[in-house]
Amino acid sequence: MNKVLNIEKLKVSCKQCSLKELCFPHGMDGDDITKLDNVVDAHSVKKNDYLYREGDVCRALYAVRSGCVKTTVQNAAGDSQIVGFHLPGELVGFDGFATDVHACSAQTLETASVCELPLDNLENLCANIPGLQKQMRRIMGIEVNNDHELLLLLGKMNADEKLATFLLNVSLRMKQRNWKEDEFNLSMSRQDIANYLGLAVETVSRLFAQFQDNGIIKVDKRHVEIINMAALREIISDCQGGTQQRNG
Amino acid sequence: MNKVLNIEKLKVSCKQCSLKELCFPHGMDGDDITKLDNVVDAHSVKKNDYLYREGDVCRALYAVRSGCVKTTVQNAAGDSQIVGFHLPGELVGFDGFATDVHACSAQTLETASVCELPLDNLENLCANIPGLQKQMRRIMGIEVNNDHELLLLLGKMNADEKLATFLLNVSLRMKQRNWKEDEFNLSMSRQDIANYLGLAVETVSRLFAQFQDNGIIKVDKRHVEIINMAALREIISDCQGGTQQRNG
DNA sequence: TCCCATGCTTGACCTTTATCATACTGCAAA
DNA sequence: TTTGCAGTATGATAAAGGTCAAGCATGGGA
Repeated sequence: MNKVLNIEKLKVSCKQCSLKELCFPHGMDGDDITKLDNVVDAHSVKKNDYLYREGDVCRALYAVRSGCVKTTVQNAAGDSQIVGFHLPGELVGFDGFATDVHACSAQTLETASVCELPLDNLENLCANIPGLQKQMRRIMGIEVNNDHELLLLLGKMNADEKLATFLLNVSLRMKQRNWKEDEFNLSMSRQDIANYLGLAVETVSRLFAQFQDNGIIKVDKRHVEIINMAALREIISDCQGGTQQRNG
Repeated sequence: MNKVLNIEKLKVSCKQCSLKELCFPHGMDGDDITKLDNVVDAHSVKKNDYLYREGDVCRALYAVRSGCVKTTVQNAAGDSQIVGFHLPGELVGFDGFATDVHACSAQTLETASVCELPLDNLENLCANIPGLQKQMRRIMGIEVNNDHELLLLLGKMNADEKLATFLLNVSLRMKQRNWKEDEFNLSMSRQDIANYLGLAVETVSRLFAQFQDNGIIKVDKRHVEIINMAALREIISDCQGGTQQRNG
């Protein structure tokens, strides 16, 4: 439906990018970053456009510079599951590494700026920059661990624990970016949140209302203010008053 | 509780290992495999012993040679979720790449033989064997994609779809190993299956009974025979008679 | 400016699956 | 052999959350 990455290009320098520590954390000196600069291409991507779709040949990784990107898997029956919301500084595209064909689709939630890292260049770079290879492994390791956290959420948590976990996760990532950790605008719809958490939209809507009634958050559409961070944490760590879960 | 990897060692040769195509598929010639041989150490691991635990420093990858290994994540509340069952030829341990500390625990379901690939050796090897690095990325990509499939299962499928998917997945992996695809012994308990699929044990038990009643499988404790493979596939691809899912 | 589509909310109801209870099986230790 | 225990099975009940229905905002386009 939407075109893929054919909007205006804007050349960007990794060296002065405030997100470089998030893309390739504490791994590279100034010289190395210059090398990286040479292979990186930044694009602006319109809202709801795709970086790539399931089935596309995997030619590049994508670093989100601004905006938010969701990645989605689909099955034969037509169900689809959001497997990640990617904020500035995060890399997207590892789902293409297994077969050189993307197993996910990546779509922007709002107009975004995305750095494209062509894989063939990246491969050369890895050979020339000692440590970059290890960084890549580290970043893929983070991806694996994130997925595992989401598995735990989907498999073992009930609705309010899911939403509390989600809000705390967003809050943490805001903090990592030196934005407000207790007040932010969600870039995803209720529908997207519901899909991501394995819930119905209505349930998500009700939970937002409930959290607000309990004085834990203040919410107005996509604007969220966390009033009582501790209460959110308590929802998650609440072991049903000390009772063990059966399905654990 | 159980000791870690201190049983008898048995030196093994990758060259003559029937699983080498599964560990590092179509990537290496005879010479390369000799190099790999030199860094691989095979151990026998008793049933229920751990290869590593959450929090352990990540020093190695582990290739399952025989038996079955489950990997598990845990949260603060004490819930734990099985994120993978690993059959012979599969690599375990990528969960330690992000922080050099394992984020999962890996435990055998039965007495197993496991090849240990120390990471420092592997790193050298990657520098010396062109293509091995790419193989590593490919294998991590497979891990990511597997996790995504499980996310889809946990997020969007109902109980019978989950079990059908599970059985077909096991069947496929049996076939890949040139074992019978329609008759096998599960190495995991009902409890483990339930945990993995995000269900209660009772539900799993009931579904096995139901599938048997419908003539789809024959099951006796952990021995499973698939009678009607097509019916299993139908359970999954069944879009509720063409109706769209709401929570999709 | 109005209109329509999309997203969000809220209420009523119902289905799915978890939970609880109980019993059976088979292996392993005493 | 007996005993105990972990794993499995199955029925009854309940709760969580999905589904259906209806209404209210909101914002972009005519």
